[in-house]
Amino acid sequence: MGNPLPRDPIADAQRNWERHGWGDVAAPMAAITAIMRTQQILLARIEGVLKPFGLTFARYELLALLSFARSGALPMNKASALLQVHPTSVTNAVDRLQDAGLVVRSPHPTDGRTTLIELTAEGRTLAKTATAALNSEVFAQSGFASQDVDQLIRILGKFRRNAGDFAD
Amino acid sequence: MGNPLPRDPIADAQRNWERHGWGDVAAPMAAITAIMRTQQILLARIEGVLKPFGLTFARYELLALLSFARSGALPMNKASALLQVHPTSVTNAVDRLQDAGLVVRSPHPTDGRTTLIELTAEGRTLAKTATAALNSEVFAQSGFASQDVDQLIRILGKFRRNAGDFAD
DNA sequence: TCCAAACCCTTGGATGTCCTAGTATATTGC
DNA sequence: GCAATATACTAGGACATCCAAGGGTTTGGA
Repeated sequence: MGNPLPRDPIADAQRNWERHGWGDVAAPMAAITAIMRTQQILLARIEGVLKPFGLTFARYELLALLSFARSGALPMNKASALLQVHPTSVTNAVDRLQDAGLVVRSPHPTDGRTTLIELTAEGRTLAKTATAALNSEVFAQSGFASQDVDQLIRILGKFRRNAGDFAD
Repeated sequence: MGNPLPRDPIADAQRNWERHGWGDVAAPMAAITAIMRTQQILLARIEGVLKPFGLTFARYELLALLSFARSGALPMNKASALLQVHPTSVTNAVDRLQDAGLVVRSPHPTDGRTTLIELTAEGRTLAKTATAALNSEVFAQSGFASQDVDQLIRILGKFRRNAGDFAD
């Protein structure tokens, strides 16, 4: 997208907020904006690593989730809840994964409303390969110092709990 | 989208990573996944506040950026660089803001390639109103403790600099 | 028993993001 | 001065996300 800017645009925004008399919320504004931008950077890296496998992050997440399920299968509503995305997003991802032969839909044995997503052998293999790639090319070189990783997990975990993500 | 889960799905993922022998990257994986999820939560809150104004976050960001420009106008490529999004995303946002009468496109006085985006009076007013709403309904109740805000700004600022966002 | 309410998934529509390619204008180098 | 290169914006396409609405299945209370 571009070359480095001469100055941090988020720090500039924070100064603008202060200059306009919103100093009391300038710091949270900057923190939140930084989270948005960081997510964008990380997502781009992840998608770059997954692209050669024909995967996107959304599809990878579903594949990985299934690979950790004991039976290699999950109801769609369960996947939606665990991935914390809208059910239609799961429908979309499953459509594409199914077209790629990585998962199949099968009816739930006892509940006619429910559809199970099942990993195929190829799907399981690709999940393994893609995870290895992400581990070595993204997570192992995250760009966060070890103690910062701990801070992030602590701070964001607290935030997510307060936001109602989980009871725990 | 749903009720709280009984347990933190990201903590579960971290345990899964460790169980599979990827303990060395389990923590960064969890931190990165937490950032993705936090962004999703924050974006939903922000969009909820902006919706009554007929704005999305992308459009708001552009409007706010223009409102801080001395002249209330910026070249599109400048906006793209400062917002750190693809030029086509700016084109898209400007199209919609222009349809809403909040900005107008005008030719650059000396460079025929360049288009200036200019805030209208309505656009300037709406930027003010929307910012006030975000300040009071999102940033003032961010859900982050004050010292955590500082940590986030520090950690994510370092990350963004290393990622090449800015030189500074 | 039976019908209304709850639940599950999908379709269709709106937005946003990026990429690739194409058109127009500037700048550079010979 | 002119051709080659670089820059700016836009059009079209692929994906993802959400919301609203619709059709099928289950559940639960009268």
